[in-house]
Amino acid sequence: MTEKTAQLSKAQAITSEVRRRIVDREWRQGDRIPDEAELAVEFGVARATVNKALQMLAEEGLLDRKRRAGTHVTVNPARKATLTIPIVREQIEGAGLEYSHRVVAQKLSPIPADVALRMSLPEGAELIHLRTVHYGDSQPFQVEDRWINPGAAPGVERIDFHRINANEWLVRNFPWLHADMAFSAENANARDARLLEARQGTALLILQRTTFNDLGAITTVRLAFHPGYQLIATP
Amino acid sequence: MTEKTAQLSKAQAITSEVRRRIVDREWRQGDRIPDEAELAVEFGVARATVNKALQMLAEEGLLDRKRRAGTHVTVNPARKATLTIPIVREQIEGAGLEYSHRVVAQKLSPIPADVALRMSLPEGAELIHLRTVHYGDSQPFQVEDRWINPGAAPGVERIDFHRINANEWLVRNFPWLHADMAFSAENANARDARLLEARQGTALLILQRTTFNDLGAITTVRLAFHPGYQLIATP
DNA sequence: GGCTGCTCTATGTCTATACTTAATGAAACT
DNA sequence: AGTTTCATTAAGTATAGACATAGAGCAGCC
Repeated sequence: MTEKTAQLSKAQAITSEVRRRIVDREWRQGDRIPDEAELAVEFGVARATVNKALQMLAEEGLLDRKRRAGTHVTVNPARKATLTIPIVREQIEGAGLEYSHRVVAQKLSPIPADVALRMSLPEGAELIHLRTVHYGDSQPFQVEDRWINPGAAPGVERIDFHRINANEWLVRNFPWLHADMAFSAENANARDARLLEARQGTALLILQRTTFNDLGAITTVRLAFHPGYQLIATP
Repeated sequence: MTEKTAQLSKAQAITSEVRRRIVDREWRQGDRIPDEAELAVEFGVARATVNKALQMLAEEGLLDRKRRAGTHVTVNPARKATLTIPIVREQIEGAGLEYSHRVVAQKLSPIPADVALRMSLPEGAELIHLRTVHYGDSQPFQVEDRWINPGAAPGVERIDFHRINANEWLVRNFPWLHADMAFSAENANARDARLLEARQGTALLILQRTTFNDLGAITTVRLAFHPGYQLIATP
């Protein structure tokens, strides 16, 4: 009968202990906590180890650290949440469903003003416009409306996205340096409703994302999730 | 005329250089990259510094690292996005608007089944139920529907939330250990519509969050944002 | 073939030490 | 009082060295 010890590193152990002291209010919001050297002595580790632990908590938003001023418990912790934006296919298959997708449209078109703005490209530039529906067990899961810039993703003109999912092809071939991302809610328009097999006007969760590499904007995409979809974020 | 050098640490400099090599496809998806020792020699730094840099990129999702197997460029990078959930007041004031809030209801009530489930509490337990509207320059910004568990947040019974915003009071007095968070879209119901001064049925971005400390669930809240609200995430 | 156990390697983690740097608070100077 | 200067302090970063450990791949066994 072996103990199922969680096997924490020393740094992680210190993080949890400090977190516990904050949650149990031994160290109150605004308090200055002992400095790294003192904690190193208390926990019997090197200062570098304490430093690593406290930096993790600072990133988490629980601690405020400043040179010379010391480390304080954040007064109004604006905690951070991480969301992993998975590949649609993996997301669907991960839920135990069978993935399929259908390309509704793929053609070269002049971009409208809002897309030009998001991608920092001249209005009227010709980009590849794609409209795709992603299915899980033949239920519509997500509608994708995407513009791809061949200037930043050379070779894209020759790809047939009926065979390869655009998201995956791009992600595998053109890693990005920077991205803009925004979530919002929209009432399903006629096209969304038709493609998602939902009633027009239904509230849909929308993710709008634009990615850039050193050649400029690669792609911008509007993802409309099926009604009722919940996006889970982990703290 | 001093150079406005970005003042990167060595570890950060290595991160950007490695990121550049990936984006410029000198190192392709799936490739194995040189090991820490080799990179340490190449960049003229200690192995610990390379380790720190590569760990950052691994957290970002660009690299896959395994003992003995080495470091590979991720094939399907499921990149992560961070969202900072700010205090409403700070968010509104940060936009240059004047913050105010109105408590629509504050009373002890038995919790309905869905709330009991989310908070892992017995159905029918009596919690504090709060309904609040937050305004920016007297435009409704967000509607808050919150349940607070006095069992995990002792003292809450005696607080008058007309004077202090519940979110801030909780955040300042009861830091949490764990949280569940989900985003979704809902059509405004009659109450949402009235409180947000919007049309019934309008799509609203909803954030549902439950926080826990070592005594159990502290609070669960459903935040409905005003129509058109965009939540920005940073990669 | 298929399984077992060993070996060796690349990453994971920690330590002790050192130097750098922001910024505080006080002293010195208008 | 208001301002500038400056020493001091705590965090930030880097280093060389060490040991731990997962796990890929091989060898040998049935």
